[in-house]
Amino acid sequence: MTVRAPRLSASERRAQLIDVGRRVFAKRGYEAASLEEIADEAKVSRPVVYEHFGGKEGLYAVVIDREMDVIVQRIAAAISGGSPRARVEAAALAFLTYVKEHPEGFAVLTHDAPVSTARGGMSSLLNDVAARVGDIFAASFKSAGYDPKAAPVYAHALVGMVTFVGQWWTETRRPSVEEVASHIAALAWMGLRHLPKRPTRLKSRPT
Amino acid sequence: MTVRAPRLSASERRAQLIDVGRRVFAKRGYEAASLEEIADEAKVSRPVVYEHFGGKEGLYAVVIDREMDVIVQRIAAAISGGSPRARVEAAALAFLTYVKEHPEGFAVLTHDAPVSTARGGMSSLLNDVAARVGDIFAASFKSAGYDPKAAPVYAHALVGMVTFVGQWWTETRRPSVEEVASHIAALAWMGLRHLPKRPTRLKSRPT
DNA sequence: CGTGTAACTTACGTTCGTGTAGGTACGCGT
DNA sequence: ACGCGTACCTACACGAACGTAAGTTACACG
Repeated sequence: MTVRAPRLSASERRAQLIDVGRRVFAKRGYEAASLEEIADEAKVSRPVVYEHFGGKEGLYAVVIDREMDVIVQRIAAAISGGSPRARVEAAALAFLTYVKEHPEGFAVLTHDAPVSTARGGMSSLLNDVAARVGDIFAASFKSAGYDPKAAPVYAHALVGMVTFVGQWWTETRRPSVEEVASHIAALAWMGLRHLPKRPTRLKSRPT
Repeated sequence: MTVRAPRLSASERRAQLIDVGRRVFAKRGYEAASLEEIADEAKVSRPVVYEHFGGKEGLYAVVIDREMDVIVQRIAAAISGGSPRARVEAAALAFLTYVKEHPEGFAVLTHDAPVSTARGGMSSLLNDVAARVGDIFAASFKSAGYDPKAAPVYAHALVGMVTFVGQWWTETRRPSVEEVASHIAALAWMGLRHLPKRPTRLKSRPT
C-alpha cells in the first residue's frame, strides 16, 4: 500500500505547506497551480490545506507575504548606511543575492497574481521601491539643477535594470552576483553622474 | 429577444476575434481568460472561436504572433540607421511608442503565457533582443579593452530599463514618450561611455 | 423561387478543480 | 490500557471551462 507519511504537528505541516506551495506556485503561476498538486506533493489530502489556510488564495497570500518580508528586509539592511554610491551597489547586490538564494520565491513574485488581489506581488513592491527612489532623486535633482520631472523615469529605469538582470541571472547563474551587482551599479552610477542637464532630443518625431 | 448581431464574413469575424481576444487576454492573462468571455464580447457563441482558431491556445498563439510582429518590425526599423547613440534612442523610442499605441498588446506580452508554449511571449523576445545587444557589446568591449564577459549583463540591464519604464509609463502616461526615451537613452549612453575598465568591488562580502 | 453553402446556434459530454461534511486513526497523558 | 483531542482521510456536491456533434438560419446565385 501507499506508505503512510509521518504525522506532523500543526506548525510543522504549516511550514511544509508554505514551502511546497511556493515551489508549485513558482512552477505554474497562481492560476495554473492546483491545490491538488500541492497537497499531493506534501503527501497530504486537500482538506488539510483548507484547514490551515482556508483555500488557495489564503496559501498564496501567506507565501507572498513571507517572500516580500524577506526581500524588503534585505534591501532595507543593504541601504541602511554608507556612501550613496555604496548604497546603490549594496541594494543591487542584496536583490541579486535574494534572487540567487530564493529562486522559487522570486519566481512566485514575478508570476501573475490572482485578479482579486490589488495588483500582485512584485509589481506593487517594485513600484513602491521605484517611487521611493524617485523621491530621493527628485530632491537631489532639484538641488543640482536637473528637471525633477525626470526623476521617476530614472528611478524606474534603475529598478527595471536590476530586476530584469535578476531574471536573466536565474537562468545563466553566471557571473557571480557580486560581479553583476558591481557592473550594474557602475552603469547606473556613471550614467547618473554624467547626465546632461537637459537630454538632447535627437529626432523630432518619427512618421 | 436578444438582438441578433449582424452576420460577418469569415475574415472579418477572424479579425474581430483577434481583437477581442487580445483585449481579454490583456485583462485577465492567459489562464484566467475564458473563451466564453471572448465569445460573449464578440456577440458570438463559443463554437465560432473553435472553428477559426481550434481553441484557446490557437487564438492566443495568433494574438501573440501578431503582436510580436508589430513590435519587432518597429524596433528593426528604428535601429536600421544612424549613429550608435541615435540607434539606442530610436530603439527606446520605438519600444515606448509601441507601448503607447498598443497598451493591450503590450499587456498580453507581459502577462504569463501557458505552460505548454516554450517560454511565453515577452520573455523570449526580450531575451533574444538582449542576446543580440549582448553580442554587439561583446565585440565593442573586446576592441575597447573591457571584459567581454560583462557584455550580457549590460545588455540585459538596458533591455530591463526600457521594459520596466514602459510598464510604468502605461500607468502614468507622462511625460511624453519622446522625453522618456531621450532620458533613458542618455542614462544608458552616459553610463556605458564612462564605464570603468574594471568596476571597483566596494564590499567584499556581506554576512 | 428554390437550393446549397457558409455562418452560426443550441445542447451535451467530460474533465478538472474548488470547497465541505462527516468519519477514522494516531499517539499523548494519566 | 484507555480515553480524548488533534491530525488526517474518503466521499461528495457543485460549478466553470473546454471541446464536439448535430441541427438551424441567413444569404447569394442560378
